[in-house]
Amino acid sequence: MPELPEVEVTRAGISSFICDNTVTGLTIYTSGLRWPISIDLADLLIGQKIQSIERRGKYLLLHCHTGVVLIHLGMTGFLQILPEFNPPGKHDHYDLVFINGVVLRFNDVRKFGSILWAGTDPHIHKLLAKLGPEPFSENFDGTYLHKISRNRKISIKQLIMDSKVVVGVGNIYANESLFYAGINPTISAGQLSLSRNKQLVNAIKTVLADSIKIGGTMLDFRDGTEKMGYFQKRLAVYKRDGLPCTKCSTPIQLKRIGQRSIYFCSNCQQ
DNA sequence: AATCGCGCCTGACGGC
DNA sequence: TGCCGTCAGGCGCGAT
Repeated sequence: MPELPEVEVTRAGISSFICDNTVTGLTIYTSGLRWPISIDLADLLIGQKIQSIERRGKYLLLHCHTGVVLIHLGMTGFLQILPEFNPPGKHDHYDLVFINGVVLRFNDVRKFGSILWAGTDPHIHKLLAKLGPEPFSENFDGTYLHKISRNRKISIKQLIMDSKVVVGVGNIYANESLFYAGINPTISAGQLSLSRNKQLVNAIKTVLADSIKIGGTMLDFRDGTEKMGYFQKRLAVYKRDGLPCTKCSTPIQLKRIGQRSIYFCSNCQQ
C-alpha cells in the first residue's frame, strides 16, 4: 500500500515480466474505481507491446506504441504478477493479460486506485501536469523548497505532502523525514530557514531511498501475501506514539494536523 | 493564489 | 452480540 517507495518497488518488480510483452486482454471485474475504467481501454491496449514502465510521483506509466496507460494504486491497492490465470478473489478489480500467459492483477480494498489511458503525451494529462519535482531529482533541493515555502502559512508537514511542491511524500515518510531533520511538523512552512530546508530535503531523499532499498514499508507485492515490508521495522516515529524516541527516549507524541496524524518527538523536533 | 474540507470505498477497532 | 463513531498509507475537487 503505496507511498512512493512501494510504487517504485512495484515498478521495478513488474518490469521484467511485462516489458516487451504483448497485451492480449484486459479483464475488468470492477469498473467502478476512482475513475471508472473506460470500456475503450481494452481496445486501445490489445495487441500492443509494453515498451517501458515509468514512475511519476505515485503514478505508473506503461508506455505502449500508441500512448501511455496510467495506473494509480490509491491508498490500499497493489499489483501482482501471476504466472498464469487463476480465478479472482475479493477486491481483485482487473487483469492485464499477456500473450505468454502472464497476468498483471490489481487488488484494492478501497477502490481509490484506477487505470486510464493518458494518450501520447502523458505529462500534459491533467493528473500529471501540475505535479511538482521528483524527490530524487536535482531540481528538488533546499533552495527550491525554501523559495517555494516563503509566505506559506501551512505547516511544513502539510507543505511537503503537497504534490505541487514535491511528489511522493505521503503521511508516513513526511513524519519520518521531519524526525530525521529534527523539525517540528507543526512549524509554519514560511518560518523555516534555508539551512533547515536543506536538512529536510536531505532527510526526504534519504528516507525514501532507504525504504526503496529494502523494499518498501508495507506489502510484499511479489507473492501477494500481506507481509510487512522491512521498512516497517525501521520507522522511527510513525505509529510509535507513547513509545520512547530512538534518540532521546522522550515518548513520541501523536497529534493531528489537517485531519492527518502527526507523530513526533517534542524534544528532538523543535 | 492559498487554504480548507469533502468524498470516493471497505474494514478494523474501541467503547458502550 | 450489535451498533456507532473514528481511523487508515491518496488525492482531486469545489467553495471560500
